[in-house]
Amino acid sequence: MSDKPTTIKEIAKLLDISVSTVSRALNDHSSIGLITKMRVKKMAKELNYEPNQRAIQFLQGKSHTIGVILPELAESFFSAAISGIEDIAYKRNYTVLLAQSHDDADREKLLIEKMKMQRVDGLLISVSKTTNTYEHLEAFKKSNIPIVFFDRIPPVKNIHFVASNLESGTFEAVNFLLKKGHRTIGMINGPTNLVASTERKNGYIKAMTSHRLKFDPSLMLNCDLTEAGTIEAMDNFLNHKRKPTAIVTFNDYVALFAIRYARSLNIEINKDIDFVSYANLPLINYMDYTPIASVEQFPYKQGKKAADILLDLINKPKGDSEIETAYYNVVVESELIIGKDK
Amino acid sequence: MSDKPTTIKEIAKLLDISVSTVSRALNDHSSIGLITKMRVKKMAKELNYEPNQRAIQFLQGKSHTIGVILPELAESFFSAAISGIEDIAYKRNYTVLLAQSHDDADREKLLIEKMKMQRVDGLLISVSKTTNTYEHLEAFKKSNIPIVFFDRIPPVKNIHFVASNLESGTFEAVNFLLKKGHRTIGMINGPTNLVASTERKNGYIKAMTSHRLKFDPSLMLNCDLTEAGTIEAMDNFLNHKRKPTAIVTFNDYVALFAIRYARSLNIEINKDIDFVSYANLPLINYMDYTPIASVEQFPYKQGKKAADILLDLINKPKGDSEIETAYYNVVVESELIIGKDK
DNA sequence: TAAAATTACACAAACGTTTGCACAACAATC
DNA sequence: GATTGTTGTGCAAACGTTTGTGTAATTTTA
Repeated sequence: MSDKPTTIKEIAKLLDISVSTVSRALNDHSSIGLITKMRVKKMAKELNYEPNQRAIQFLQGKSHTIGVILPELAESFFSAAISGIEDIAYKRNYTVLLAQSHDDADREKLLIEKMKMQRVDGLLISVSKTTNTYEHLEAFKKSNIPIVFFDRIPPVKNIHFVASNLESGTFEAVNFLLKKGHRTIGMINGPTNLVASTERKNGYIKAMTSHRLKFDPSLMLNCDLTEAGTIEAMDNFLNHKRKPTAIVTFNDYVALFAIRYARSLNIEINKDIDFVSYANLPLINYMDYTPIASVEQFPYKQGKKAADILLDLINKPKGDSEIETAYYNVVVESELIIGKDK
Repeated sequence: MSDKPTTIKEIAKLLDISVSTVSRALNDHSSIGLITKMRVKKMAKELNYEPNQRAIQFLQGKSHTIGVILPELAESFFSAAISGIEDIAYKRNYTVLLAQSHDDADREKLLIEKMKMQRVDGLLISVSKTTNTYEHLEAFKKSNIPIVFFDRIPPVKNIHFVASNLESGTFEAVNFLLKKGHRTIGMINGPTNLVASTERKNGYIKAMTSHRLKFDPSLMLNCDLTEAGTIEAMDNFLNHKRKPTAIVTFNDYVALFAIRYARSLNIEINKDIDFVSYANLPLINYMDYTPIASVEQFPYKQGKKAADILLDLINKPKGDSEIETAYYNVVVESELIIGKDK
């Protein structure tokens, strides 16, 4: 039946002592007598007293809350990430305010505004695909609230970020194929305007040149990542004068499309052609025809790392100008996972 | 360089007017002159003033925040749900405080406690598998904060909840198979202690009896949902005197295991045996050998619905005792999705 | 032209909690 | 027995904002 939550005042009045004494008693302050402490705590328990965090946060000017803005919560990469973020926040006694931008720059801007008004102690964000102005982010920085970028990093100087190194992952992947004896390795890459495509390309080239092989641009196709686009790329490869014996695909969806199409042409997967992909999808391991290896980006781990950095920034000793000007640029190495029994 | 955010006080001092005037001016109160309003708003903009929501929430005793506790954020069912929840919260101008229990009853209890201290205006929760005491939930109810249960509903009276009707979905699924001519339909069900297993069973039986067929208990196997358990169940079916021509599986993972095993025995999927499953996994549509139909539970829609109900409860007119005693028990109908080109 | 109504603002309390400071009571020290 | 030290408690300010009430100055009404 208790309508309003119990306050410290009520306890004070009932025990006929001052609120400050009650406050100190509950916080085990040394200057409060043992008897009083006991009395206060007993009464607090009886009345189901629970400190009003909003009041405390307001008073202390700290919300003990981090804001998290992600493009799409239903995407497995981001849901794994938020899981990691929440785990760290929980561990370090912070609270998570969550929002999704749906890859809409306007909504994102609004959300950032809201987070600021909510006085979050820090912000963790993976910017939307459509974001192309960055003033609101700069404004956020000016407000002295730490901000850590995650996975999708805006092209801005002097920021903290956590991202995966797709270049090294791709390098490993192509290297793996080269060591297996492949010499003609095709890549179905993404659109050229994505940083992710460039990183994959660079990793590919590095691996080839490290084996003293020349980079053949005709073996790297840019694809819109749709099924139709994938089939087109596959046709291109299959009719190529240098028909690839192995193919690296931009992501698991592309791998699926490619494998499905190849099978329809009676090509034996991982025999006629080896496939390697990037692990975006948790299910892929359960499937019949899967890539022989996969570049894992560890979104859960990345989320944890980003949250840890953000909380470190929040709790860093103030006024240390040396630290103030240092930026975390953490690259989580991606790793080539070679399928079991393959 | 602005260290602390601008306050209403500073604006007041700079303009040499009172804080109340500033507050009213910013809120377009009628009793403030036009000139003053303009001056205040201009100054507010110049100083990048943003109202301190924490202060307002504290003052008004409302946090405009809903707490969401889910077992596992990385699970696609829940990540789809949280996406729906966030969308509704955003639309209705609420903020989402997110936490995951990892199916740990103790952690869940602690999180509920925290949510209460954070003074969330309402709580949306899918209880953990290990939760078996419900006093903390009752305590939450007593605090007059509305609470809506989602998907995993505790066995408690007088609660609001949103869940999917697996019975009707299963009924539809089995009915679909019956209409296709199947008469021997096997079911790989889950453990008997799950409500979800019972619902599936009931739907199965209903469909059979509605076709004047007797329920054969030997065609319904309980399985621990692992790959080994699934294979065991499949062996059982394949050696059964009434070998099923169609099989309903508890979830997509079980379907995958079963289909993979069947294929290894050169059984033609959806020809020798038709499979029907439940849509937990987004990827299933992209696969080669998939169930011919799937019971969709619409987690995104369910999340939206649950959030809408919670916000309705939060904003319902007070003191209306008739409404106070009414409980939302919303069952979102699951739906049989029949695979394309099948 | 005096009374009434309107306009435009200021004052102060309130929300729940923490915390610096003051101060009383008592014990210990010289 | 005066001084210092210790222990336990209360007072009041502060955080940023909203809002009820008070009150001048101005305008309208009779």
